[in-house]
Amino acid sequence: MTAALENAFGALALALSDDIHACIQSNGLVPSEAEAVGHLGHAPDMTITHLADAISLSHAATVRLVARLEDRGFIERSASQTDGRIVVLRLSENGAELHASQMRQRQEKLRTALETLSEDEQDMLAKLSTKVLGELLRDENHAFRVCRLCNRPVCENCPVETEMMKREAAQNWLSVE
Amino acid sequence: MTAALENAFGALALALSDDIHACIQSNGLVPSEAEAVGHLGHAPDMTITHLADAISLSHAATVRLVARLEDRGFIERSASQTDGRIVVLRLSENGAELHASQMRQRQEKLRTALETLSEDEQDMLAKLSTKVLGELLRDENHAFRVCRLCNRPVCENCPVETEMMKREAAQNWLSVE
DNA sequence: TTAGATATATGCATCATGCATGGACATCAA
DNA sequence: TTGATGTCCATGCATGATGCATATATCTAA
Repeated sequence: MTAALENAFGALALALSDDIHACIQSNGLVPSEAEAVGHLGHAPDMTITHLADAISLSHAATVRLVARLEDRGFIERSASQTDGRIVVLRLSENGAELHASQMRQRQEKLRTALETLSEDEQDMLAKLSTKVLGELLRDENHAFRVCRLCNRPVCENCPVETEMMKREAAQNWLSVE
Repeated sequence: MTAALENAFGALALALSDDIHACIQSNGLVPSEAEAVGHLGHAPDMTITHLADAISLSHAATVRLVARLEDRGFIERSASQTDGRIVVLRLSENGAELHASQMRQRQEKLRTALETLSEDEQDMLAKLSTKVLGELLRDENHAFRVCRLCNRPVCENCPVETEMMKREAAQNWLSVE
């Protein structure tokens, strides 16, 4: 039983991930570019170093990636007011539109996949997903990356956020002792 | 509620897919190479054209990919007995070992993620996953690709197989009319 | 036998990437 | 203030996976 569940669940995750990645790349962006847009949509004013960390790319590669996205008019670079070394990144208007489109397509894909379930089944799946997801998170950076393609504005009671707050609270308790 | 489920489930799929891909690339293989090994582990005697189709790569790129894997001793190429144009691909002993290792790591990753659920919850998740997965399959080729990283020998009552058989049966009924 | 289809292979250009390095700026200590 | 060290961004260079166009070998059907 267990092995069969593992395979089925793994296959499902793979299938969904394939479809989602296909969505977000449907605008002529390579995966790393699409993910950068995802991150910048959620966390504007990132630096190149932070972005490099978030998308698991070398700094140099991220510099070029940013240059490409800037050339295509999706992001804007500006100098930091407080630190002359830092370049602040932000989605342009076109970039924000692209990001919204990415999230819309992803949401639609997921909706289609999940609408075969009844209301009760959806509730159950939400509960189970939340539980598994919570256990899967390694640290704050990982949590941030896992949410990189989410549609955050509509994510009520985000399980990732909840889990991280729970841990932070536990951490605070520990440090008080 | 629905939107939150969509996000949580999408994030979970992404997190698992990330981890699984990290597993299968932990042997110095690029993603396409790792997937080729996965396919050949399940379906020996594929041709280059079939493999190219399975991993969504151009024929030319697949020729080079196969050459790389052959150089590294993971696959063997042999001429077809019946068709002089065809190159038959098969995992070498080392390749089979690599494939087994990939599946082991993936299985372990999934097991860890799912062991936080109770027995009942696992049964429920298996049922829901199967239902969603069945709806997600587009055609036979897609089904084949979705299973590309599965540990097939231990996949009892494979939901993908079941779904495709169901469809084939339906197809036969139609053609009889 | 010949024309067209199919399967593999190769020359060439492109492009994302990593490594090594350089340059600008910040921070801290003397 | 100055100098040392660390941080952040940028760039030259090489690598490697990929696609397109094309060549070669083989099969199939007329």
